[in-house]
Amino acid sequence: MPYDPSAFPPFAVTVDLVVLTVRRHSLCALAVRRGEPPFQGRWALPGGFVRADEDLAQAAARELAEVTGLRVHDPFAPVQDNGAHLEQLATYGDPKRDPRMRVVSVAHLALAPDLPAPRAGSDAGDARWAPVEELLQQGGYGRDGEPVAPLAFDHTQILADGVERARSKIEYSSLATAFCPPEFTVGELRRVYEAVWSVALDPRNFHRKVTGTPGFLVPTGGTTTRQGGRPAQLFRAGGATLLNPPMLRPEV
Amino acid sequence: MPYDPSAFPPFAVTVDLVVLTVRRHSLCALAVRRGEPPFQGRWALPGGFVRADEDLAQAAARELAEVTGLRVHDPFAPVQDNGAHLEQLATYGDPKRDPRMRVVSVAHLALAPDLPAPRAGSDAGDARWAPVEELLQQGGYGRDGEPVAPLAFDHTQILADGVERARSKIEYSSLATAFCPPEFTVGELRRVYEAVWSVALDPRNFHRKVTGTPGFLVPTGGTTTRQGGRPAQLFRAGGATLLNPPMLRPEV
DNA sequence: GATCATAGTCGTCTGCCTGACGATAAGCAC
DNA sequence: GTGCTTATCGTCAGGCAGACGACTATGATC
Repeated sequence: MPYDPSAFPPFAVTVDLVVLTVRRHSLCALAVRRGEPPFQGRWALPGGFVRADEDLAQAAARELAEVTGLRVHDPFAPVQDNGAHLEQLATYGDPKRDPRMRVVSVAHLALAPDLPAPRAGSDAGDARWAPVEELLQQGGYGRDGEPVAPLAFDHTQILADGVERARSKIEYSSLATAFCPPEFTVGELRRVYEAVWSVALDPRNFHRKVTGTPGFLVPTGGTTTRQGGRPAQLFRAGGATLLNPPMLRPEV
Repeated sequence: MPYDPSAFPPFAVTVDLVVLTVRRHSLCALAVRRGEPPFQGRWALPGGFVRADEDLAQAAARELAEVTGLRVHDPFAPVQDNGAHLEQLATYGDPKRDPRMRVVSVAHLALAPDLPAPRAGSDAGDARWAPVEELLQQGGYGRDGEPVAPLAFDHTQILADGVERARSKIEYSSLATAFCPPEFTVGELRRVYEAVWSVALDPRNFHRKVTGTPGFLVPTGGTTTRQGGRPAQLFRAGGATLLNPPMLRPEV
């Protein structure tokens, strides 16, 4: 097949972001309100077009910075700089997913520590952190009794896939530390797991597991009483990225 | 940002396929020889443009059928029809990955039982199964002493990612059965694991593990002596897709 | 037909890890 | 000090995996 520009249809390529964090003991995702059609006024995941000279990861990092102000961790520098973890999630290309034209969206998953407040993006009228259960229940009623409209486009599916990725990935990787500030206690890390998995974990077994896994946690020497009760040791994330054996997610 | 067709650059979108199978005790991938520039004469992964009215998964299934004649398993019908397993792998969009124009490729991973011979695709001059180590070692020398040229484009990276996905996924899923014919023995399944992981497994512990995992294997009642030695029971894949606890991959 | 090689299948034992849970430590509020 | 909270250490039993012995049932070879 010789090179013939008319031989293939043109596509628009976007990146959409599933940005997750843990706030008030529940897993939350960043949603922006759409300012223009289609789906005007509905909530959606942040995202935008990939520019002509941009890599996909660059585009995702740029979008993330625009909406949250977060920078992305250098994956080869496991030092905590309050940046976020960013990875490609999946690509969505149903011909009808955008009524305007043929759009292929490369979704990315970002995990961030709890942030003060979402920064309203330049082109997004409004932005907020919302519990993922609230965003995923389509056509139901939110905690305040208001009817909940499903997310725009196929973003409910994208969000569900991102949440599932995060839930499974903290089992066998040290990624849960991406939800924590640079220094954190074992209890704080445990509450991350509990929020992401929506389960209760035994504090004693959890402590034994995470402190016994080489390279997972590095004590910084400090202690804190942020949570009340007996002061807890502070840790940073160690260099290990894969947990072997993994954390076990209790069944239901 | 109002809808403005000039606001985004046009992309070409392709699907590329990492098609894996196990032949002669080694993990092999399907490679096609490129008939035209760029990279004319070099080996590459099979792939092609996504059509205007096609979903990404449809495009991948069509490409797979064109090159191998394989149909794809209905994921909700775990019956063995000698079809292949197909899943999205990742998307590659470096601005310079194709010298002709901006191409975003949505790579897919296909796992297939051993096939008689690759069917030379309509637009691919030649096709072959090659051991993945041979395809992944760039610029070295193959088993026949011939110099080995690296795969075209970024296909070496895509293949490496696909192989890694397959290697990790057979740990915690029943996907290894996708490499087997509809009916197979425990020994044949073990040889799949050994080929994919490049390790030797204890036949007795392996047998205990796979037959003891509920829903993994279903005995068909028949036996076979395909491999010589004592006749072995035949099994089909059971309904279970997730293995809990997982198969453990020996280190190194 | 006896013997051997090959592959399959069943058991045993030991060590490690996990879940359940008791006990103690060290802060804060009153 | 009392009570409450959270952190941390220990103990114990059950389950599972690795190492490996033993036996079974074929085909190949003598």
